[in-house]
Amino acid sequence: MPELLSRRELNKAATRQAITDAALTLLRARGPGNFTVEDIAESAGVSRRTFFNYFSSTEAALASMTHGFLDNALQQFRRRPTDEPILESARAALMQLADPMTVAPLAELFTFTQDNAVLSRSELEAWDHCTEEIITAARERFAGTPGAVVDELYLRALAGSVISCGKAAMDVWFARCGADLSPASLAVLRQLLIDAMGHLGSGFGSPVPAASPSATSTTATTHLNKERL
Amino acid sequence: MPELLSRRELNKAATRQAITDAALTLLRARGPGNFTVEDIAESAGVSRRTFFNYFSSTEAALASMTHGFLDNALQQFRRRPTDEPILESARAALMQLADPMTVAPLAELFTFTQDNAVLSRSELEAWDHCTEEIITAARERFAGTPGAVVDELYLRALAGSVISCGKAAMDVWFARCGADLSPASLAVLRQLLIDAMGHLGSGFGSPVPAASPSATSTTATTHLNKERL
DNA sequence: CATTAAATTACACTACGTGCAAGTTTGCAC
DNA sequence: GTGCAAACTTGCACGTAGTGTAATTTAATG
Repeated sequence: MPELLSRRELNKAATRQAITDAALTLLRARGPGNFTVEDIAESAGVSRRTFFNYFSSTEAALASMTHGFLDNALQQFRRRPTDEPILESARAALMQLADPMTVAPLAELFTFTQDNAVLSRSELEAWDHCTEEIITAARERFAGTPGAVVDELYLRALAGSVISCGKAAMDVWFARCGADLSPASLAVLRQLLIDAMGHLGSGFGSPVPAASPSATSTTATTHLNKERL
Repeated sequence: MPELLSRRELNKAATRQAITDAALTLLRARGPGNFTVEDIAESAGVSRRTFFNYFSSTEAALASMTHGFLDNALQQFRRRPTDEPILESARAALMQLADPMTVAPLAELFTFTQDNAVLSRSELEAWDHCTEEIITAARERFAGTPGAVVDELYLRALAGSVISCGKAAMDVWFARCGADLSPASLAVLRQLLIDAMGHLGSGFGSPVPAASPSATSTTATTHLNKERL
């Protein structure tokens, strides 16, 4: 009975999971900054030292969720057809994120990140890490078409902007809907992502998104105009 | 003889300066991570405790330079005419950064930031902080025209993208020219900033920038195509 | 079962960041 | 100047973060 994962790997995965679970539980119970690495380790049933064998800090443990979230987006991007306009690929990839299972952990993290400097710092790092990976993915994509010379500036400016738009959409969404994961709320997020990418695709010509076939766009945007962030 | 700054404020400014100077000197001498807060304090002639009265960490002390750099850009943005297209204002503001005095400290920091996780982390924070301030500035700008409703998504997506483009230009510039501050090198940076904003303004339609009146654009971009970052 | 490699653990040590209670300097009024 | 109050600096102590190391436990292999 040759299992796919050895017992070693299973144990490691379990330990890792136990640590992140414990961290999240403590975050929920006591709020950010009100618990130590030792608390997490004890709660996870491992030693303090073992914690550091898995994560370099409390924030890193929590940010692993954001990484999972963003890795998902990256995966979506990579499996888009190569001949598709790159902005459309990005849009499609971001769209997959407006999924209950996917955003749930991130939405909860947002609740605590809002008023905590240390946490938002590692969130920033996660988004930046994702940007670098998108740059790599996009570079490979363009390199695929033979003879084409890849413009690093174009790549980096594009990837950074796409991520910024995704981030902007999530920020506005969270300010608007909080951690609400209802279908209606997710529809808002989806529309925000579409609108943000629309702005990007049209060169931010006007605050009012260009007339699109979908009537929902204008409506959703109008609602959000009243928002204070 | 009523001085503009009281002795107290002068002393504080001097202490602050002494600390950042000491930090930079040590960074140059020993490289990132190879000196402690105590080293900086001693070198600046203050106590360890006083250091923490000014900065919350070594990185914060070094990042104060980046903050100065970005605050400069923000100032430039704010003093642009209100009726100017916002992307043009952003372009003009970024352009001011390609100035020897202004980029010098940042360029040097880049040298160390490249291969150091802790440093780049606080750099990220500085850029993010600047993004938030641009959002505020842009919001006030739009709120100036009465009756206009401000679209938070547009604001945040735009500000984030502009900053990303500025960052992309600086990254490529540094990869291309290192810490070179010669007129030729700065001209490259200026052109990169223009090109990046050009990509943004045209919705990233094509890796090759739209035909522009300036012939330099295409040339500079072509050179950079060979770049590996 | 024995051997080997990997993972966990305890321990020690340096450095970080902060609260607190001194001491010192500056500003201001008299 | 003298005195006083507020601001700034300093030393000390304390808890926590993160890392090196060596010993111990656990899993895989033959």
